[in-house]
Amino acid sequence: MEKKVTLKDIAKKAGVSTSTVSRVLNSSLPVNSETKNKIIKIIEETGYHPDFTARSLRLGKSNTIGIIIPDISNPFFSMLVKGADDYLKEKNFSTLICNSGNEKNDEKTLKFLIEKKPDAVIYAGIGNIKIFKNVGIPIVFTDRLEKDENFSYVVSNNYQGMTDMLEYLIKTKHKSYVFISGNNNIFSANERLRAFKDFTSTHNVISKIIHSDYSFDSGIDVVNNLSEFPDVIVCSNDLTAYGVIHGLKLRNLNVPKNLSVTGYDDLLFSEMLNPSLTTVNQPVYNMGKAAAEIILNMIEKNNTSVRIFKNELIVRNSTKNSGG
Amino acid sequence: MEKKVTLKDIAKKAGVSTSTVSRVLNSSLPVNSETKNKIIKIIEETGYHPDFTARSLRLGKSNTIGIIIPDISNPFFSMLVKGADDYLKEKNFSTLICNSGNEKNDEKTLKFLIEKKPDAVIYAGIGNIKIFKNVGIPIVFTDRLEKDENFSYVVSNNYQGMTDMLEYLIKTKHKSYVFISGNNNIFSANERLRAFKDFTSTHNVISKIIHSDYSFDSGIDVVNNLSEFPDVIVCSNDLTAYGVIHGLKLRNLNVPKNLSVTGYDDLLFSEMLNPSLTTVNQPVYNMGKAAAEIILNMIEKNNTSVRIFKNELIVRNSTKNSGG
DNA sequence: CATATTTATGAAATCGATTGCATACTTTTT
DNA sequence: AAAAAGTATGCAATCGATTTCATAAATATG
Repeated sequence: MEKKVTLKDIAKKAGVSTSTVSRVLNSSLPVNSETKNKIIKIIEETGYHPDFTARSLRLGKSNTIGIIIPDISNPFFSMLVKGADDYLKEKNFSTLICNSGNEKNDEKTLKFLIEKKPDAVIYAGIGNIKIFKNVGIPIVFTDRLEKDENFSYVVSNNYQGMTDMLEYLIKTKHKSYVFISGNNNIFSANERLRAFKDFTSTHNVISKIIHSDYSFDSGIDVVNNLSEFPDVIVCSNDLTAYGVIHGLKLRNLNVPKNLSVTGYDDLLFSEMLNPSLTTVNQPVYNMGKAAAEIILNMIEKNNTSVRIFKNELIVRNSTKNSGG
Repeated sequence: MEKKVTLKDIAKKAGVSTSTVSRVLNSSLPVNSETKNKIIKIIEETGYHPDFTARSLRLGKSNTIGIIIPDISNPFFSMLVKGADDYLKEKNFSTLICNSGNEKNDEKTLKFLIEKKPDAVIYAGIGNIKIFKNVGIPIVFTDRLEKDENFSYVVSNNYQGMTDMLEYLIKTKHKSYVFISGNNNIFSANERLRAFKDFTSTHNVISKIIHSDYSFDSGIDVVNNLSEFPDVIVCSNDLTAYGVIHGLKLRNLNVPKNLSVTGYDDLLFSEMLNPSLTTVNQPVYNMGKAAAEIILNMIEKNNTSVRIFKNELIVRNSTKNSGG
């Protein structure tokens, strides 16, 4: 274990003060070019790297963005993180990812994160907005929209996406609908449900709403408890749709011959499924990237913003296309 | 934006020195219980949190573990991270996750990470081991095994897992094999290939090896280039198997009626696939957790270790079971 | 050539916490 | 009652970098 090389060591070796070395490192003030080259050479030879904690302490900022997500193993969140992380890395920021587990842990997770003094936080959870009241650094929320103008928001247009899906379904002659809703404290789930309610109130169709929780198993359960089947089961997310398709298979029903099934999210696997899933694509990666862009902007210029992404209907093979 | 509360502020309010407050915070030395309570009360009132960077600077450690993975959106890695992160959080460590993108970036990513002074690093990439020579902090490698005893390793027994799979296939009367291998610089891929080679040299079967890259698309490609089909296509990972099944479907071949397909990894989605995938389960979550355990042990006791997990054959519906 | 300006550099304070050493006050021991 | 041991606390150095202020040397200006 070699000893750590510090600024002081470099200064001594070069026969200058630490100030001068620091100036070379940060190009903060001009330094005689001969001296400069000498210092640069020594830095390279010794493999010196500035100490991050010391620098952070002095500057009062860490060049680190915290990200809080409920579950990193959920493809939606890992893709969101990837989008943010790729962008931040490019801008020389690093990412402190905190996996909270569930919203009950979010306040604790936030405190834990704040102690690490990130310059800002991207929050992808559903915890109460109150816990962010006094954190004193920029916050951007993803996949939810609140009225508080102290924060920024990145969302996608869930209402429009679900509406597009339903318009497609009615155009392809689907007359009866079962809608499986997601957790009712989640913004996106509520928006998708709202789209469905508006749809049924303006179209002459048979419909039924089942409240659920976005999980694979819930899809299976719903199918098991259904006595008669509609033309289409509209799921609030892909995972539930996978469950529904699985459940239907167990009951020997063919998708889409006997009935159609749709999802929402367009996870990587929805294309690989058999039948491949008709769903709505959310640009999750780009949403993560946008969150990162916004947060850097907030740090620099202290201004908040709202960014809304479009959702795109992806027609595949889990829906019957009866003309249209 | 309120001003930051520091140790000094607390000390002044309590009419004591910063040393005393620090002693209360860390229980490092006894403090008069009256004084102690007074300090605790003030700390609570002001919502004071010790400054992480200052503490790290002074103590020379950050209570942070770095994790380098090639791709966070790959379920294998996100599950690994989750396993490690859950455990580390419990032990009051935080996790600095770096998504390198690919192995060419690994050296750069490592440097970037090291600047943040993590106490140790969990590495899940395939970059050259040389880059870890002089980092001066504990390193644990996951999913690979090297001879260097300065590091720790968490692997699963890929050779055994693939052997179990092949033994099952021969028992269920599969006579001809196409083996799709993964990237040849990846430890696990090599082990799985080695198992296949040993198998074919000791069993009287027809076999063919195709070198590939673990991707979904490569599975499709292989099927498209195949002129005659074996009894089973043995894939080195699940993703490729998904591609193979997809490709076979496009050619109107039924799995498992016309031929069997197997995977490796047992991703969450392999169960949901149609047909559900016969594969080998790796305890990824537990491997991540083990990596975290080992790394904390290395930090404390400075001893390295190797941990090998068993892989478990999971028989589902993508293989024909012809007696046995 | 004296003065003003620019350029290059160093000394020392600073960020916020921890800790070795010193010290003052109690309490115990002989 | 003097010496020894124990308890509670403060002072000041320290971690490694950045930056303000001061100053010396070099150059420009009139």
